Amino acid sequence: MPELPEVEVTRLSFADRITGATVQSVRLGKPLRWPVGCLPDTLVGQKISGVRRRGKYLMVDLQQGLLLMHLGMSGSLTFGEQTRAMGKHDHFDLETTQGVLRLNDPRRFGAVVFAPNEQSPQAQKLLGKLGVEPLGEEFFLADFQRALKQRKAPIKQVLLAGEVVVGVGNIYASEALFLAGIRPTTRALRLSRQRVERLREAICTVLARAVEKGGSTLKDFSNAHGESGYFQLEAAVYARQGENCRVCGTAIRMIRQGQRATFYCPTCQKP
DNA sequence: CACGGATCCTGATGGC
DNA sequence: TGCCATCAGGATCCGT
Repeated sequence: MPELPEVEVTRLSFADRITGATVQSVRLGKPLRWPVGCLPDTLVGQKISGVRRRGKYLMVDLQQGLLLMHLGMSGSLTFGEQTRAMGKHDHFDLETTQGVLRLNDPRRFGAVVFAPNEQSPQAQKLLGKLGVEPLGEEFFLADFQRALKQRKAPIKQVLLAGEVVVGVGNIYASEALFLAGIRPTTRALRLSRQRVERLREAICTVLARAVEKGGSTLKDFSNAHGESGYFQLEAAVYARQGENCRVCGTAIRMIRQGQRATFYCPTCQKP
């Protein structure tokens, strides 16, 4: 469920506080999606120089290498003075001189992977095929349109795949397509330049707004349990099947695309 | 290469 | 402490 906005909000919540810290120990719970790929000793003693994000991956930069962290669908990170023992769903602790970074992930679709550097096979296996950052400086219309022209699949599934543009998960894919007035089933290559531009704008708008909302609830981040932001967003179509479109009143529809639920307004969104 | 289906896991939910 | 089936979702893997 963490899509790009929640990952970014998570990053902002601890990046400054962990930067400059030295790793003191590593604790592991149950296996995650992949093995960490290094011995704890590799990490101990290393200084953390910063935390970046690429798509839905967090990158914890170390003196020698980096940790790639993914929250999967049910993961959350906390950072603080951790005194509690690891719980049932805590699967990774990075104890540092400035606090403990802890990954909690009931469904264990998440991952923590060590890579010696960003260009290494370990890192490129995860980052190599990722599309452009939608909130970055380089989400250009021309590139976006060129990429979509090569995709015959329905636009919703192209967005979800993350190879053209990263960070748009199941919820925001439906929301962005609603905002752009595009039917999710429309094949990517059939979108006109104007509609691609509307979609580009919609993706930026929806994601940026979600980061802001997440940020506004971030103040309670440490008190609450890490569920930030977007649950409070008022969805236009997501999970609203049968309810009235907020714009035109038509009943919102739910369909299934590639085993994923998709929601749209049959009136506002044109094929 | 691009596409689509299967797959990993477990908490929540609903039917009986 | 009711039991069971179904669902949700990100991203990879694999067959076509």
